[in-house]
Amino acid sequence: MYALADMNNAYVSIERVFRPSLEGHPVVVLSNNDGCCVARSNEAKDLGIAMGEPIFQVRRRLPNAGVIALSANFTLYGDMSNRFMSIVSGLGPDAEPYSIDEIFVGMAGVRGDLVQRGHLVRDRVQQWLGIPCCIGLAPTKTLAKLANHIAKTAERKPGSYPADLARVCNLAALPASDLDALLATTGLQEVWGIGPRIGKQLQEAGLHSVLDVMQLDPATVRRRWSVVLERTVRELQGQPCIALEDSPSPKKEIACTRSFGQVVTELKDLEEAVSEFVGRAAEKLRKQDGQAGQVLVFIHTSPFRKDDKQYSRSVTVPLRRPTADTSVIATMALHGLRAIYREGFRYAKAGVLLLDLQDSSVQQGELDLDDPGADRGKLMRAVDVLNGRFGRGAVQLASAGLAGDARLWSMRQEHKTPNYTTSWADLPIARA
DNA sequence: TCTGGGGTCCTAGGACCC
DNA sequence: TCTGGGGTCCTAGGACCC
Repeated sequence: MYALADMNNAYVSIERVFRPSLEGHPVVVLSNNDGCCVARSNEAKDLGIAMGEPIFQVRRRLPNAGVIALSANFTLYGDMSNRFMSIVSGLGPDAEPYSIDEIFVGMAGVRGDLVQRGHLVRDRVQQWLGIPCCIGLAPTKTLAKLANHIAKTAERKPGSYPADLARVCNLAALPASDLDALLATTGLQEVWGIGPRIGKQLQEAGLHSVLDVMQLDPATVRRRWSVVLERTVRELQGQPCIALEDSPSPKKEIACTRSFGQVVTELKDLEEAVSEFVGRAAEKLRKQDGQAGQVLVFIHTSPFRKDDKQYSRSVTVPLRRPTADTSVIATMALHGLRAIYREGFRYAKAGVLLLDLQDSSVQQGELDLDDPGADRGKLMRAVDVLNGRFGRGAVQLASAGLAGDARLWSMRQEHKTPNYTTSWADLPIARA
């Protein structure tokens, strides 16, 4: 059994804890650059404001609706999120924070009335934090997400679902026929793992409700779509395919990307931005005790400005060895940037991704040719001694190609005579 | 005029190896 | 003229999530 607890309208609810005067008004929280609505109060949702809708469009569409827009305060949200997680963890033995406002709880071995227990925790979050949340319970994570959706919708839109499912909903407690009836009235786009693209394809195949998708044959789904969707179907059928991740695994990539406050055209400005992004990303990298093997840099123009010439390019630069050193990474990132920069474009965004991450305890030993402290003379002498003892080519630069391979550029000497006097192998033999 | 940021996983195709 | 089979690794792109 799994539980999924999720704050209602997270960022807006958090802002309201500290500014109760926001209650009752349509409130939205904006993305960076104050661009898009990333959280909406119920009043804002009722006005038809969509997730991700640009605020300037909202203002144009609803000039007199009294929409209050706040810039995002991620420091505050992060801290409130931690408090939320620690309270909800009390629901069961294992917990997996899934996003800033959501947490899965493994309920293995928990006895008693789970719905009652859910209400207890929900009320505790309300009382201790002042934030409303809902809890979904089910045998798989995908069904728990769905149960959470039903709990929320039943609370927000009375009549949409049975009233006793509001706030806390346990799908496992329902008789199979009731469950089917419930899923038949739920649109398939509500399923975790079905996005707009796959959703459209399913609709075109004549499927519309969660029940329709649940009744598909997994093998057919795999053939026609993918293993990903197959897993989703199996999870809907009650077969757990997605396990709880009880310990947070280290990131496999770390990004820092930003849209610019205003249009950028000069290389100099992009260089500054990229240097800054590397600094932030490398700091995150060091925080997880990691090192990066590659750095990716990208720049692009604004796809929204249809009249602008468009340009979008990225480059991945390998680092000579894994590192978390800001200046080393920045040097390589800037090399990459200069290689992809083109004059005459109005750039809107740039970013840096650190890739090929590994733990900093993993160290590849190497002969450090670039270490200024190394005695290069000694190294070169050793090379000469080795080549002298074992023959020319025993030690050489890898960039010169391997001596054993066919090197097209090496000189042709098909008719050369042996090195009679300098090579033991070529020593002439005198016979009587 | 103004349109976010940070992730994960899977797949297909190319390069390469024996 | 005739040109295999099995495998790995890497990358780009697609799709999804919040």
